[in-house]
Amino acid sequence: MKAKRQEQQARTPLSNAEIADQLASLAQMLSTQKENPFKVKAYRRASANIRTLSESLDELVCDEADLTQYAGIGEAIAGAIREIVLTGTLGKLAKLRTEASPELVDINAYPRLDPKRILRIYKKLNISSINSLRETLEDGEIEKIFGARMAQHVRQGLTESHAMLLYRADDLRSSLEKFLREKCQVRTVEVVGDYRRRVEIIDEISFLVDTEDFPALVGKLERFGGRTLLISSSKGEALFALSSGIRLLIQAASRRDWGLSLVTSTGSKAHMNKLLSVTGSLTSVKAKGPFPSELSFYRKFGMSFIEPELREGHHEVEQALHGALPVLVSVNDIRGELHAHSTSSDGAHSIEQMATAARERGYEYTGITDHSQSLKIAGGVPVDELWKQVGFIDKLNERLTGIRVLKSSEVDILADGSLDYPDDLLKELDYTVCSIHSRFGLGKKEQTERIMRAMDNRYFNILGHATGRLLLKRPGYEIDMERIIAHARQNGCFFEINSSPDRLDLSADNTRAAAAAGIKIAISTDAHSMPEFGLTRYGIDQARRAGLQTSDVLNCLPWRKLSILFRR
DNA sequence: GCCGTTTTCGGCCCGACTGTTTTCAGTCG
Repeated sequence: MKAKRQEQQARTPLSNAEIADQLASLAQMLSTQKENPFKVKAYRRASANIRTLSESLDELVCDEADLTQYAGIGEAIAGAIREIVLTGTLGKLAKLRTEASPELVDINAYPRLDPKRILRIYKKLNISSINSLRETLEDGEIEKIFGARMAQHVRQGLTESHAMLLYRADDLRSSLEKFLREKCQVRTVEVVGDYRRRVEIIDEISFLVDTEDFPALVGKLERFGGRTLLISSSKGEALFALSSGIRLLIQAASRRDWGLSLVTSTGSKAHMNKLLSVTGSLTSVKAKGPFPSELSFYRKFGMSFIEPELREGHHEVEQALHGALPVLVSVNDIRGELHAHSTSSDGAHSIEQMATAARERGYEYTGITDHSQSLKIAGGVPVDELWKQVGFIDKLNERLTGIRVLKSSEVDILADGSLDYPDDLLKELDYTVCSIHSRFGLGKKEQTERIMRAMDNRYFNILGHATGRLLLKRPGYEIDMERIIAHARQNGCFFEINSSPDRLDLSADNTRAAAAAGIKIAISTDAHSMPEFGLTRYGIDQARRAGLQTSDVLNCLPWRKLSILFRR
């Protein structure tokens, strides 16, 4: 072991990212063969898992540690990792590369690209290199010919830094904070930037630290996850490229001006411009210090405290000056759930189990919104079954105490704008969530009018995940949000913020627009199991970014009042 | 290739619909 240690010290240790890249490249190469797709998936999963480790795989290998302790790594992949660390290459990958076409080898430098799709583009556009691919992407040619989804795939595949969903950054934040506290001995650390504002996609995670020895801290961070690339550093600020693909910004701050530093490192650019136009330049602000807390800063300039989620440069600075900031909705204000699935369609738990879980969260009610008949893949509930479910829930409510189960459905909006159940059945439900799950490819005008027609049905209450987007995966279908908001307002329809962290749909901006039109919003989890009620936190984040107060939120109302709003 | 209250093999969700890149693979939850 000692020999290996010495050997390791003689060379530059591999970063977890470099190891993960090799595994991802192998997965990509295997995917072009007639290889078991689950094997491909296993390599991809292992690669992704490795990127989030704070320990150094290189060190672990040299210490002969058991790598199979980590999720997604078994004997075979542990062997591959050992080979990469000890020899610098992966034989299997090298062999596949020598056998592959030059185009494929070229593509293999970008393991996140799907070779099949890229080769299709090559053929159609008569190109054969990544450079040409990049050019056609930038020309907008790929989007024009293959659509927005393909363009997004190529763009993500060619980009070095992978953005990260907020909920995944939550885990990373904890492990980085732990590392900073325990390994770097910082006195204080606080997360700031986009993460603190709860932006749904994170490119850069940043922390404010109070430390005696900043250069030493930088040195230690360079060994986070084996080796972490230092992009730039200056006195009191360092920028790294993390293995997980996003950047890490560390800024040092003094106790004396900790509050001011929190303010400057949290606000968006637009927010800071507006703020400094009120306070004067940063230099002149500093002269008026000290500002040990954010509150001391806001007080000094006659402002009330601006919640981080609001610091986007809308109207929050003016509102803070006039004491007119909204009192933002919070998780504890939620009185019930309006979008949840059960085993009747594609959920993991029974109606009764979901009801119990809702009660344990302190809710007064939960809707059960299983999928409607057309959505076969998700076990859509046939008409006669939903009739039975209506009767079942009535009986269940007689039996249950402390929670009311609402009879509902996530009703598909069919291609022609009709709803997926007959009116005489919809009439029996307490309310409906109506969503699009098919024909995403319709044009903007058709899609908009499809939703508007659906809203003309008097049993339409809440529009589920309005745009159908999946963050970092799929752009939503195209709709004219302005027309839909106007139509919803006219017809007494509502929107939801779907809290599922890869949807967060409505976006904060659309939520803001809908609320400005006086439309109340449901903050819903779309839970498919009991623990998923906990996702409401992410919906609340977006609601707060949109400036929502409890009075803007449907499920902050008791059922008695809510039921009146649902009657049309 | 990984994993295990379905545990050492066999599953890893799945089934109908869509469409021109693709007549089968991609897509929807």
